[in-house]
Amino acid sequence: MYDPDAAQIAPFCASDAVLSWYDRHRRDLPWRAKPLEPADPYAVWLSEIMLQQTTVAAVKPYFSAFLARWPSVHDLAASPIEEVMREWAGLGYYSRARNLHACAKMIAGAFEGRFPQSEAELRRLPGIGPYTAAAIAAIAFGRRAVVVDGNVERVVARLFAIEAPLPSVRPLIRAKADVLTPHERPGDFAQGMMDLGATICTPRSPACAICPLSDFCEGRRSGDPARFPVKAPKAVRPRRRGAAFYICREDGAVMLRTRPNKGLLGGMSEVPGSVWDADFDPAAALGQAPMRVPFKRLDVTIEHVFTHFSLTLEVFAAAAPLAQEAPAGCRWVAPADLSREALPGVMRKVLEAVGRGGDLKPNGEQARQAKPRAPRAIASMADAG
DNA sequence: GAAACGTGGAT
DNA sequence: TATCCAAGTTT
Repeated sequence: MYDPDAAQIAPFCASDAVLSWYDRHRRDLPWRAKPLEPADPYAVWLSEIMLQQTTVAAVKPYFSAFLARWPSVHDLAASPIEEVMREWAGLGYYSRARNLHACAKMIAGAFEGRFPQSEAELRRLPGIGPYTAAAIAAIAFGRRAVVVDGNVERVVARLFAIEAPLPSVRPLIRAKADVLTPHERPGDFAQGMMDLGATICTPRSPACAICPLSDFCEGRRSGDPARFPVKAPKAVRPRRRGAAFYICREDGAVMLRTRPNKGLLGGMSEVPGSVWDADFDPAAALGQAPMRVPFKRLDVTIEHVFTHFSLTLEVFAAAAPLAQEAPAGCRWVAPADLSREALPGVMRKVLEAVGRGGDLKPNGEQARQAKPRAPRAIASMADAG
């Protein structure tokens, strides 16, 4: 009787082991071409941008939504940037969305709808760095490219038991990955390495017993593969504080504004707020409110963690008459339009806390079940003035 | 090279 | 609650 596993020829080298493992255990992902089918460069590019520092689970619903709404790079290029930002809302790292749109316009325009195939050309496009250029060249176009992401770093660091710490050891890891990368099927090899890192050679407790590279692995031989890659100590995350001003008009409209395109949450919508800093004084917060109306300080605080600081937000609420005009830079948003705003996660928390969560579309179209929410903060307001 | 740049899930 | 982590890029 034919046994495909028994018939498997012992891999000649580590890259063969990765490829044969990939053929049997590849993950079935929405953006991934089926075996023997050609890759769609648009889907590869879109998924690679979304996957930058972002988990597969988080990307899936966004990828589906983008592909359904903009089936081709031409469709995406023709869309207003505001709609792209809105669809991206909740996924994080918003400069990716702006660069995505800028890149789509370049491809649809100067490149006549076709992505360049070489790493060097891809690298010149907005939002495409060394990793993404290599990934697209290899996965979408079958070019030999050295694809090094966090998964590959971990697999290689363990394979060679590299003692020097990240990030300074990156050039060495890349050199090792270069030697491993085959001239045949470089795209499958790259995806195999990433799948290996995501499912077998995981950060905490690697499953060496079922790893196709275990015979080659110095890290396993060392007895403690999980200690690789060694990392330099990271800086402590400071805390900043600030105020958010929830102003609701008689008809239910909410006052919002749009953040500057550059910097934190660039181009996204927000409830007006104070500056966020380490020595924020709630007692003096109203001096930074967008208009002089009687605010009440709510009995809630919003906690949110960004990459480089934690944020604690005090919420102040006020009602405004129907005739109240929005101050410069601000606008009234009707309840029915709230779900179409490009609201980042932290602002969704604010609106959730004041009882306007029901007006929002869930992030990424996920059917998120209503978490047991604290009783409406708006009902338990403490006098601020 | 260092710092800025989001978010949610796992531990 | 605190820390780590996830298919990195830009300045």
